[in-house]
Amino acid sequence: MTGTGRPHGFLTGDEWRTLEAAGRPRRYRARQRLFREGEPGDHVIAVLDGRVKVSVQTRSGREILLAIKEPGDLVGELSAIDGRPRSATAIALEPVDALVVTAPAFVEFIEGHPRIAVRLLRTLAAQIRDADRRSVDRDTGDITCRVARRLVDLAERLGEHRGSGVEVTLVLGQDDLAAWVGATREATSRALGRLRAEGWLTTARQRIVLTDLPALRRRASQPA
Amino acid sequence: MTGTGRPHGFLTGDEWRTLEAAGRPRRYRARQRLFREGEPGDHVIAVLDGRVKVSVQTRSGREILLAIKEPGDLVGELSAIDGRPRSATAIALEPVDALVVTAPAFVEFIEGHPRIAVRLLRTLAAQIRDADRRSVDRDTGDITCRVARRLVDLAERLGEHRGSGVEVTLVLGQDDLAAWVGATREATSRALGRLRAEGWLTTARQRIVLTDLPALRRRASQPA
DNA sequence: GCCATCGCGTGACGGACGTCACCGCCCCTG
DNA sequence: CAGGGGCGGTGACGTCCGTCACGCGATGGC
Repeated sequence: MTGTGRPHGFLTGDEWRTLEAAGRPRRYRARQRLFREGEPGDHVIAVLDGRVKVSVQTRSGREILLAIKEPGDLVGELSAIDGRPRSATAIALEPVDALVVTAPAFVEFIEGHPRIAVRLLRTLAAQIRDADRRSVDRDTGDITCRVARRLVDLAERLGEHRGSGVEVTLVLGQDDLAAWVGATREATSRALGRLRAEGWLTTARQRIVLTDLPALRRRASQPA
Repeated sequence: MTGTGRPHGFLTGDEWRTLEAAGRPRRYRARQRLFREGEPGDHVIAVLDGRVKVSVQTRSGREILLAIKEPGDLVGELSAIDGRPRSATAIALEPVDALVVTAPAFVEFIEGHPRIAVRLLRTLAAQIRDADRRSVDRDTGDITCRVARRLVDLAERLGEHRGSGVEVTLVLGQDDLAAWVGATREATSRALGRLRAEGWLTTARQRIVLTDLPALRRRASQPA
């Protein structure tokens, strides 16, 4: 889980080196907060290693997961771009190596490298597409369906093939998974229970093994 | 409702003139489709007058409203930026005057005007913030609450003060409003019924008059 | 090694909302 | 002007999920 070098991200090696010159390396402990919703956003964080969850809390205390940032991703770039306060809270899921760049330095970096601006545009475009897809997903199918969908997603992105099945080691607890699909922990647990009863997966602490991916995929796109 | 000149948008007068040179003016009829989800996105549309709704359909036929684009906004810029197919469908709500720019011309326009790229970054950042807020809103409060919230929003953005109340003339039907708050038309209609019963608003065909904005605002942020 | 804590599973219960069905009204069209 | 269709308002019914409550095993800190 430790870094193997420079992440794949949206920058080339050269560009990373330039950014590195402008930033200050920093390490965050697991579960440490990088910043909190409402704070002024005076810096951007480039993730080098480890994952970061970005979420907001509703007034009633429920958490809504907006994104999981991986090595190579930026966190907190919105505030640097538009100068408005942080719209969400970022928390390290694991120990995180990062590069902290002040907002002015970041803006300067962008303006000095037009091609990077275009790259950044693409990154933001992807985020918008992702957010829109989330809106749709949330309204499509019951919770079992949505859980299945998210698991298949996760498996494709970071699942490790393990014998006959695909193992998805969650850095998240089931309550984070719940926040992701827009449900309570209990409902999510029950959904996993149903999928487990079908024999399509097994569950353990922080670990879910998908034993029948095709079946899950089918269930994920079920009308009801 | 006809244009009073160049829209306020995110471009200065000079920049608009430059873009005009690169584009072709076009008029859309009310309810005409500008483009459809899944199509290749080979052009960007700058709205000069009239409003455009951007939405997607779930497999089960429900519609989800992602945005209402107003004069000065761009429609379809994502595809031009990342080259991927349209992620949503755009439909004119009223007669629309627009400027159609081919994707390559648009990209060239951006690359040739670095300050515009930064402006565009801000626009996209705003869209992300908006999408995130939608996610939260959808999970906060019952439907009555969400309807009230959306109405207050609308009133602030485009309501006209009319005597003692604020009149919101919807270009949308109640089913579009429903798609916006993430509910069925029936549920939305009932929610409006409850708010009407409290005496906070009156409803008519394509028109809602808010007679007690403070009360609505209170209801909009109610825990349950 | 022990005990508090955390993460997970599950039951009971109630309510809000989706679904289906029908109706009336107002606009628009021919 | 007469008919039809789009839009809005409601009722009945079922159900999925949120809420509250509890139990259990694994973990990790002391």
